[in-house]
Amino acid sequence: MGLSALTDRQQALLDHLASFVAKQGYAPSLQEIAHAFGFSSLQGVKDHLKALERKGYVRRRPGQRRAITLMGPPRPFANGIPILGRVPAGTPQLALEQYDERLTLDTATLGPGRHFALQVKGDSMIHAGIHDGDYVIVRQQDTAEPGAIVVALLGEDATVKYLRRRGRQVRLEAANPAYRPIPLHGHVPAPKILGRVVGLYRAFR
Amino acid sequence: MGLSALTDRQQALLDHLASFVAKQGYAPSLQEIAHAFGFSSLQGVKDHLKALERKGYVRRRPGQRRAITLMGPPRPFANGIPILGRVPAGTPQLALEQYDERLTLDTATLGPGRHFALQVKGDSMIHAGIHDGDYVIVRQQDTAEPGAIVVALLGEDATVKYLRRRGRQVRLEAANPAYRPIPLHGHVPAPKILGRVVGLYRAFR
DNA sequence: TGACTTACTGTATATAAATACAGTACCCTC
DNA sequence: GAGGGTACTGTATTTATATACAGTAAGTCA
Repeated sequence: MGLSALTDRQQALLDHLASFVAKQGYAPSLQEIAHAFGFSSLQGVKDHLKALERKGYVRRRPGQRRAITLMGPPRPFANGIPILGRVPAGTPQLALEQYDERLTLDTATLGPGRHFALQVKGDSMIHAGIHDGDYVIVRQQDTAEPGAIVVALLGEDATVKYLRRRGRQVRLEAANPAYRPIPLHGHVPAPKILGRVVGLYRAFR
Repeated sequence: MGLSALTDRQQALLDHLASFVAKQGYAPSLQEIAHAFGFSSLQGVKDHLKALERKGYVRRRPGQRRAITLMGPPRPFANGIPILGRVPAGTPQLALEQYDERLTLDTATLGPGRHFALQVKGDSMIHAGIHDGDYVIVRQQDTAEPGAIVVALLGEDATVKYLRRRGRQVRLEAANPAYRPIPLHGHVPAPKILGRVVGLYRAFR
């Protein structure tokens, strides 16, 4: 089963919604919909939207203006990919209703600040689940709390390390014990923190 | 070149706009933008939007709620984050010229096909560097070559496993040897392949 | 016949959100 | 060292818009 059937008017309203969003980049207000259909009242629009929401074609945020999200197949995953919530047993195809959130790599997901990505070389952080070839997503900052995974510049090389406090010394440590820890101060060349690792991406070939 | 250059903050705001619209299907309100960036006032948002409008990146309808239209050619890397190539020695701040590529999670990066993401539960794939809480990005398909990491439906649970061939038997194997392999055929309940794992994302708190 | 759904009109109220004005701070550059 | 642009905070006001309640009318199902 997919989505339940729509009446002619509900379909017309859904079509109008889709074309409005495609054209303007934002959803119409209730009065704009009413005007487009020649309604003199808003209640008709509300009723139709309520039906569309009940049948799973749109989702609304109560009280918010123009907060209508179109659901359903014709929405490409242009930006971000849907996160599958529960997996219904024996479902032949994955129902759209299951998608609630979306996974993206942008400032909205990552929070404020400048970000960059860096491809990891070597296996010094393999015990932290960071493998050779992985991309770490880094929020640019020049300090970090102990315990954080940071990207530090050591001479000419950018390295991914834990920032750890040992007594009164703060140092960079690899997750792999085969690598020597590096004190943050009093080391030549002086390490410089480029940012904190906030995400990781790996592509499987 | 057509559109004039943007400041970092203006670019960040434009990226946020693009991803919000892509995710929600409608534009954000000024307060939502302010909240996303941690502003306590709306004037900053207004100023930035004004700059973006003056430079031709967006168009607004005065007085209307959420009436922000993104202009210009659809920028494919609107939501990506830059990948830092070489790290120049001793550079005080990271120069923009160093960024050559961008990391995105969209169909352009992932290739053709439908994709979804799934949050991994448990440590059955920890030896493959897939940890509890990681998101795997899955290309939807119902078969896969042996050697691939797949997401399979086992009864009501979606599990991440290697697809391996042993002799003439094809079976699902965990990377963690503590878990039993499951033959693809002749097992109850019958495993069903949902797709192949093509990527992995992890967020660090 | 009556209950139920769809498809609206009409009026009133509440509020989310845009606008406006005043001010601070930090660059630039001329 | 004055002037302009960027990047905000803080408070107040207005309004576009969502919501609520009370109806009417036609079709359909049982």
